[in-house]
Amino acid sequence: MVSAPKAGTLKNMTKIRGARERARGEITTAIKDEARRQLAAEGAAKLSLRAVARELGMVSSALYRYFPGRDDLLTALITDSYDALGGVAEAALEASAAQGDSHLARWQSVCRAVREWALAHPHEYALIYGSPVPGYAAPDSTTGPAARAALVLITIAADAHAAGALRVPGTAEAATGPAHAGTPHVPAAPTSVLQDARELTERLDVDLPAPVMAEMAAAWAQLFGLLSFELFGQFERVIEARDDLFDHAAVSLARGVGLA
Amino acid sequence: MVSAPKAGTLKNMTKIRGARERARGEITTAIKDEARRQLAAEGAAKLSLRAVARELGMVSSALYRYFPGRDDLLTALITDSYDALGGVAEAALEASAAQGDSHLARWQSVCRAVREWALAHPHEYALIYGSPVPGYAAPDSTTGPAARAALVLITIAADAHAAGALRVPGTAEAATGPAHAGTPHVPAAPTSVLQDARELTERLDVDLPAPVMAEMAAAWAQLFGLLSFELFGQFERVIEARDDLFDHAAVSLARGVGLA
DNA sequence: CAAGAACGAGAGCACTGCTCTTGAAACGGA
DNA sequence: TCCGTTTCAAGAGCAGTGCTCTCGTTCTTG
Repeated sequence: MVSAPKAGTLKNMTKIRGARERARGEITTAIKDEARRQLAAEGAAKLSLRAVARELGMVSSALYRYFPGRDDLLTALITDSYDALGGVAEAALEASAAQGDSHLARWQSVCRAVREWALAHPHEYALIYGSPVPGYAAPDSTTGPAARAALVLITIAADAHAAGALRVPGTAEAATGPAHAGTPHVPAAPTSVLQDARELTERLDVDLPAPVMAEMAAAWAQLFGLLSFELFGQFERVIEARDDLFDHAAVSLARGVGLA
Repeated sequence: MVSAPKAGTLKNMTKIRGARERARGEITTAIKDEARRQLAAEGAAKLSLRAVARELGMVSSALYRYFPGRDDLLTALITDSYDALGGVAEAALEASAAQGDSHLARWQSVCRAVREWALAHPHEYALIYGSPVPGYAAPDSTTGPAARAALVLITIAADAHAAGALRVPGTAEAATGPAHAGTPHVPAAPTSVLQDARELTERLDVDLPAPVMAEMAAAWAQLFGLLSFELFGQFERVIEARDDLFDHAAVSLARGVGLA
């Protein structure tokens, strides 16, 4: 009835003559952008399909042509966030490596980049590393992007290992440096964990001793413990020098995986 | 007509008004119990005031006599959860100490107790250590219970320090053990963090060197990084031997704060 | 060019948190 | 014992939500 003059309501970003598929893609990203905006403004719990549609000048039911439901919209945002974080981490490593930084310095700049992204996008961080939504189970499509950022740190360790600059936990140091004192001896993880670590190195196709990979998994989780405490307010009125604490902990973790 | 009768009632209100007050208390805990049930069943996001009221055989509006709103109910659940976790940690320490365990063994059994509570009450864990609800800001009333569990680990470190069994980060070990090799030298945190740590020891009135307290803050956060990764599914299809990884990481963290 | 898929609009369902009003209890001073 | 005050459960109602269904229209494709 009245729909003819309404063609331009979508900010006429989609011209009538444009291919349907392209319009679909543009509208899809427009929806995600608006959803991300609301996410940053109010948090995931207050993300409303109707509000997104309203802001986009369309009716709520029309949104279901693009996303089967609210949870699917969230899933899309989650994978996007994983990808954004992974991209940031990769860029940081690339920049640091191009600068000729040491492996430890690369580790630290990747950690810093991750933290900066998290501080800049707290709600997206909460989306991927906070409590999962009600009955939501992350589909397998998210595991790939989720591993991207972790893979960056793993790559640093693998590079260090290839360069012979990695101390492997569980081995009494004897070869390279001065063995008199001060070089910490890190005990290796139990064999069950080492088994998981071995499978992980195979799956990721990376050349890294299992004890290192095991420490890496723990370090990765611990890193996000620090971030979550900071972002979720657990350090409020407790730790003020959060940048310094994070940096300090980051090099401690690097030492834990045998780096430097 | 102003406040004449109020003077008397305010004085001994808990004694005189017995039945009403007690009924109120019972209904309040009944509401919280039912809310906790729904929390465990469906998650915080699906916690519905109306459903709680329905299950309790009352009308939704009646619930507002006991809690000003949904968020206040959540707040009550949060403080309860903090208290439960704190109680579990304290009980674990007490049992371990009574058993004559070493400081490191006490640390480990407290860590295990925390993890077991978290695994048994994942939704309550998510409530206190997951992403915060929309615009919700934890009131100051939660900081006390929140610190309880952390204080248990701090106490262990303080006891070890009093017994002279604590290695302080930043100091080159020389006194007790064989100094030839293997005793790790942990660098101290930057001074800004040490300053925060010093204030923290004063506020908590505990005798602990600032470097240790700084490592303690980091270790506390990192511990929950491991827990969150496990509970929020980040270790799914990555690490299967999660018990062993946690135990291994727990003693690593203990070493980080100078314990054993 | 016409069949059919994709689409936007709208009405509607069941549900939510929350407010306001009403009438009935319980309470405590007289 | 009586009566005003306070507390409470109930109900109606408002605005908002996710989601489904139907209805014409529009674009695409055989």
